[in-house]
Amino acid sequence: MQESGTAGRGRDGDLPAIRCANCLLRRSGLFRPMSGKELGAIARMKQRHLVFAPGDDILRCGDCGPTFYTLYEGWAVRYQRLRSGARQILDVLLPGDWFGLAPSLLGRPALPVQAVTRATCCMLDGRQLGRLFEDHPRYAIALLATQLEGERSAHARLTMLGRLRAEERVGYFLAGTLDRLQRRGLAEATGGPFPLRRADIADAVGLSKVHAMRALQALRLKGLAEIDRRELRVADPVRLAAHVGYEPMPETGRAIL
Amino acid sequence: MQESGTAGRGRDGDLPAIRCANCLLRRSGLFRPMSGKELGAIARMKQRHLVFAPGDDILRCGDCGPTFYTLYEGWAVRYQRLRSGARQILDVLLPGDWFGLAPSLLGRPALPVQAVTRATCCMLDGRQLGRLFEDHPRYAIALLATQLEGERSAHARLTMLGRLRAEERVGYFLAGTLDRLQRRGLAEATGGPFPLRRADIADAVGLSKVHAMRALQALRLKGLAEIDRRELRVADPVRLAAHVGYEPMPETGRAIL
DNA sequence: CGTAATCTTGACCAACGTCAATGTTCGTGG
DNA sequence: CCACGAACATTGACGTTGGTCAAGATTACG
Repeated sequence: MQESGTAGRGRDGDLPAIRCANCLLRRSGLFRPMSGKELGAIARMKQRHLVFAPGDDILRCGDCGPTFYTLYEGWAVRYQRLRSGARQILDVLLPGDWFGLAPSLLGRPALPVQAVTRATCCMLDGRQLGRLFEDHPRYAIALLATQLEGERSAHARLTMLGRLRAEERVGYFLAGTLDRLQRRGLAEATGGPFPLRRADIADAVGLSKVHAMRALQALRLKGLAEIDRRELRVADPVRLAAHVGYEPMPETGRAIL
Repeated sequence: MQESGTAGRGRDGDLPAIRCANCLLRRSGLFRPMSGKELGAIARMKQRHLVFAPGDDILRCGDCGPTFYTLYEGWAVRYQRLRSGARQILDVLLPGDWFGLAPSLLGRPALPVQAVTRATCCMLDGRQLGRLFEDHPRYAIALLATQLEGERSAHARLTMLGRLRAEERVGYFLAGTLDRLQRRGLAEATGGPFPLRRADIADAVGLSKVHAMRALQALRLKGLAEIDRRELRVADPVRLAAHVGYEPMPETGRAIL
């Protein structure tokens, strides 16, 4: 298998087995419905289906090819690394999230993305985006709306980092992530799989690992949230939300790519 | 002058004097060029031109009318307030920035926006957005690209809040803001007008007012940056950028609305 | 079963927030 | 033009939060 330049790490998955026509994400009903024509256009953009092991780079810092991605299975994180070596996790990507559009649309390097669990994703041809939007303006609007929703939640995280203390930050992050998991059918209201490490949590909420631990323990002692062996448990989500000031954002059917 | 519900605070400006056709922003050449037809469509969307005094709410928390705005003159801040009363400034809005799209596109309340200086802005009819994008898909793509750029800089601010210390945060914020001012022809490389108060800076970088002051003083003592009577001066922007780890993002012609 | 990664905890130190007092700027009315 | 008051800026002292270092326990994995 020959890699073409910067993009395309990850082994090829069983492409024939995962066609857009029977994409489980699309058929789940959790995302914006797609017309037949739209589906056809997307199917023509799909180039490969890639498989990544935990810890693999899905997108490397500076990757700038004319492709972008949709996460199909597994968890990933988008992050940024500083000169000092410190890392800030910008968001947790779940199945259905797309990323790496900046190179295609802006000719600008994308931020790195790393697989947390085993993950697979669709690799799509960014050069066809212009055509897609011209043929399906509704799709463009839906993507813009989804992107706007993304901005809103980035703003919520900004507020969390700027104005909450350690315990609230961690609780907020857990509550928000659990909410997203639940909405995508990946968790119950009171808990679900949680493959992030302590260091990942710390890098997401802007704390040192040790202090994030202390916050986590405080939440555990209060019976608000607990992570044990890659499982998150939140006995009373409402109480947790109240404790840390989390309020769920109504989410419309995300546009999927 | 009768206000219609939630939107439309601010007095009406001289509407006849500021038509889209001779909009100074558009004609400055600093933004994405617009075709005649696009311009016509925008002109038809423009409902009013509003004037705000310093401190006025341009958009109130929860406003949800089918209108959105383009800042035409002056500075504004978009922010979020917590239960505790604390405020986080999410971004500084400069002439040419648009905001308040969420209600129109998502039917979701927008985040509040407040004028910092005297400010004027265009009030546009969000119900015509669908039509605009269908007639001008290129425009939709450009907006999506601009929005993507906005996400990128939100991510940069996220990293700043999560992983930099006080002095770096303030320096980063000043460097980034000066850069934006300069790109819009509102400042020189070594300084320009800076109407934000100390408390605003603190709320933007996630520090207490007192501690933000200390950071500011540290920068001043090192000869890196100084704010005096609403004027920012940065003797050596390159040195400041190096000191705080700021790197300017290449910006393509922003789409304007 | 052994090794490496991760988790957990304690002790200590630096960064940041709070309180409070004083100086300065800015707008207003005389 | 000056006087006045209110908002804003500045600084010091001190308490709290969070970071760093380091050691030991637990888990994951070959």
